[in-house]
Amino acid sequence: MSDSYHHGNLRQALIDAGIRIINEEGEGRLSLRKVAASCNVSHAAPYAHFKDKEELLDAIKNNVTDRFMSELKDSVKDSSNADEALVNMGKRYVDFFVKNPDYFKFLFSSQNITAHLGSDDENDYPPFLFLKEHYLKYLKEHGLKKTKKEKEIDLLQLWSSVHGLASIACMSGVEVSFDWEKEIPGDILIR
Amino acid sequence: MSDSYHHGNLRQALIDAGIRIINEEGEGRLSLRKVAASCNVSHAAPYAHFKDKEELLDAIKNNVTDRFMSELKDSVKDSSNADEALVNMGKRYVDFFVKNPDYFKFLFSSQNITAHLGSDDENDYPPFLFLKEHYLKYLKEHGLKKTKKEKEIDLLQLWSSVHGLASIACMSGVEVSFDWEKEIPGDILIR
DNA sequence: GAAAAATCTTGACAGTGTAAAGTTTCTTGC
DNA sequence: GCAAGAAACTTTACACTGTCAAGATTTTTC
Repeated sequence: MSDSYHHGNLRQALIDAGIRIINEEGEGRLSLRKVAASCNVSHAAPYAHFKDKEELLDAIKNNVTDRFMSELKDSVKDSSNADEALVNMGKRYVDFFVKNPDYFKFLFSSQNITAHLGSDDENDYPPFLFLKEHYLKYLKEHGLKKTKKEKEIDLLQLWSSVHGLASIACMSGVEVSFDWEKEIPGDILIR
Repeated sequence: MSDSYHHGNLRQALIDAGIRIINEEGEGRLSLRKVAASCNVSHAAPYAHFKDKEELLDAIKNNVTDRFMSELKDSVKDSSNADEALVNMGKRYVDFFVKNPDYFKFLFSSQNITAHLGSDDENDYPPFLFLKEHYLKYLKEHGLKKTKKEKEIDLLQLWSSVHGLASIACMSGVEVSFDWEKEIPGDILIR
């Protein structure tokens, strides 16, 4: 691997550079050419790895979503039951974006996630699937029987709460840093 | 007002054209030059009315927010009590963005709204102030006494629910069109 | 009715995304 | 081990973008 012409791992380098630029300057100031330059590569080099700018942006989104998912998974590690897991997950869901508001704007600036309340779909937005998984665990632990429609509404309400909280925290000046365990007990997340 | 050189009401025309373009092609495809051209005016003409592109975008946001507010106000007109008003408002809050998903992406694509849960601030995001107003009316009607902190959490939870629902509806493929009165009773909005 | 201000045009510049054609390196099949 | 082709990268080019400066035209002000 001579280090002159071929970069070696340009694809990942472009993604990393993109993330850094978004963190430092925001998505609005990210350009393909700037990303390329920051990898010491010509302005058209990215086209060997991505069809267009959007495809690079999608790759970055997947990368950020992976980090988000690993934090969510981490948050439920030391939960002794499903109630606790759901609260911990909600807490981390919001905290992640409060800590990185630019990620929220970036991830949800366009319709690029899919989710199905009723049917199962492996391709759904992973954080949503994770939430669903633990919600179902919650139902099982409590021996609750609910209709399909009831479950859908619960899930939507659950997701809306944390996602809305994250959105408001990132998009407005509102501070949402309070003691979750005390202020927002589990029974507000699940009616 | 000779109609050759001076437009007459270019400022508003630019805002209207901008809204039309956002609706038809999305914010990403809106350019100052396109807006100017669609008003039959040279590409630099907008600079007589707006400092830069962002200032035009802000004006458009205010305009869209005005429409949103007038729908919210309209939604509570025929409510016989505060409970009903809150449900109707929440319903309309979501419906407005479900009907115009591009408006949601546009309005909340950057941190451009402010809100204060505790203190009063006339400059807060009008829809938020409207929600707060009716929440306080709700407390009064039911003779409920709550601490400052409790009120803040209620408000945040209330706002998060509807805003999160709108966000998920606009950003994912999830359909959120169900019968609000039946599926999401008032007591889920206020714990 | 002249001076000043507001509005709009023209021309220019650097930065953008992306396509086409050419160059260099790597991989593959024999 | 080597030719052929694929992959990765550069160079060149073009249309489009936001913004600025200088000038033209109209309206307002006194």
